[in-house]
Amino acid sequence: MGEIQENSDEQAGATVQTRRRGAELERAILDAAWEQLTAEGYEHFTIDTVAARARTSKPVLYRRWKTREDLLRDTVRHRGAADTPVVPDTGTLRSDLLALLGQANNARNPMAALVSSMLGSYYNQTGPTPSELRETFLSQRGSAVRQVVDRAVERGEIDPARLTPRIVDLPFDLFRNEAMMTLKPVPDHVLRQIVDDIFIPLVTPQPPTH
Amino acid sequence: MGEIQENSDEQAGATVQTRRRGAELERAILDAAWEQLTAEGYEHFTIDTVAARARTSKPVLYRRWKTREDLLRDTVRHRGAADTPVVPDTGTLRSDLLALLGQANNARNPMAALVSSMLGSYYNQTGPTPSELRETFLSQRGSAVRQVVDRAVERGEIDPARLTPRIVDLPFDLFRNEAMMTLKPVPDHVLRQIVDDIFIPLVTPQPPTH
DNA sequence: GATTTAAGAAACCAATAGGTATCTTGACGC
DNA sequence: GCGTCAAGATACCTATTGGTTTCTTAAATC
Repeated sequence: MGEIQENSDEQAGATVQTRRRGAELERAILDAAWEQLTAEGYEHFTIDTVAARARTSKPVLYRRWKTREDLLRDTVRHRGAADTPVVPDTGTLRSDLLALLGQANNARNPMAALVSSMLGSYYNQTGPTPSELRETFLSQRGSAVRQVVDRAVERGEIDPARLTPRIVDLPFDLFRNEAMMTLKPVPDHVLRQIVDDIFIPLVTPQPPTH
Repeated sequence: MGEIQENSDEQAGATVQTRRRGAELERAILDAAWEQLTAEGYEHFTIDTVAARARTSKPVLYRRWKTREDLLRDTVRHRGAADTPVVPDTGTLRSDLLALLGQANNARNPMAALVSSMLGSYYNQTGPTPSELRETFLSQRGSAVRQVVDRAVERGEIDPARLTPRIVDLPFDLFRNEAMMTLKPVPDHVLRQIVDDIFIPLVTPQPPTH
């Protein structure tokens, strides 16, 4: 009882929705949890709402995660793992960076969800630490920039002497700040400003003015 | 009944706590509300906790603000108004900027509180809009940088041709990003990196290498 | 097909939230 | 000193939440 669709009937139009189990169910729950987080934020990231969105019930969640904070941790981890960025290789630093920034620029702001969670767990004593959440999410993005930048060094586009870690992080730091402050997709012209007016001038061997 | 201290007695050690009224009370509430926001975040910014922190009771708040969102709006406004930064004038761009960044670097992260509220009102339909909260808070900080930068232009420290609005915002954008991502006071050496390795090279007339 | 295991529905509990109503009492104007 | 008004305590209502329990039933295993 309670299944979504009639199941005994082999009627054509009926979705044969079966009861999910094990790993499949778990994946579905974590996907739903991430959806919930991006849609309504940490504040409404409750066991009830996640269960509803995953079309299952609370005990199913509690059998897997002791607390809501545990679920949060796994949700971010799950998404971080799924979200490996494609490292572009277009031949120029500029378009590589623009491609990378463009990828991060989805309609439903994943940064908002991440920072929302970080702040939540920052103010609450319990739960995952903010940096823990951060790491899972930002690590692979950082390494993507690193690869793009390394190739630019090989091509001679970049003066390696200027590449401090902070400068390597600059494009995504600025992107993230913009995404957080406006809570909207970052317009293309802003991405170009970040790359053309700030990052490239800082790292190119030949200074722009002379 | 219910007053904090005995009041009829003119005993020396006893705090003569009187009942606050009108504007005085309102200020006290808004201060307490801001404290609550920075201490425990948007999630725990509730009428009950604010009332408790202000040592008053819920009806007193509801007589002034119809909803919790109204109170939030006024709280941020109140603090934004109170928080006019001192514009330093040390004679060099570098130390002006470091002074300005240092000011923003309080122990209890006001950016966390602000972004926490922004995200809250972003995900909730109701309440003040994120940009509304942002404006009240960030406007005067921006103008402080502007003043410092203008003076540097007059002194010839800066090539005005390079001063796009985005570059003027760069120091505080990077500061804000750092504060948000680490949720700790930004260490001095990071402030110096922002100023010395990123901002100054971008705006000085004579390029660093060559 | 019988057994085991887990999914899911539903009801429940205690705590906390937003918001309101009632009543007492302190502060201020006169 | 007295009347008025607002501060503040308290209790209350309803909704939501974290978390648990119980029971039914579907799915995998043998």
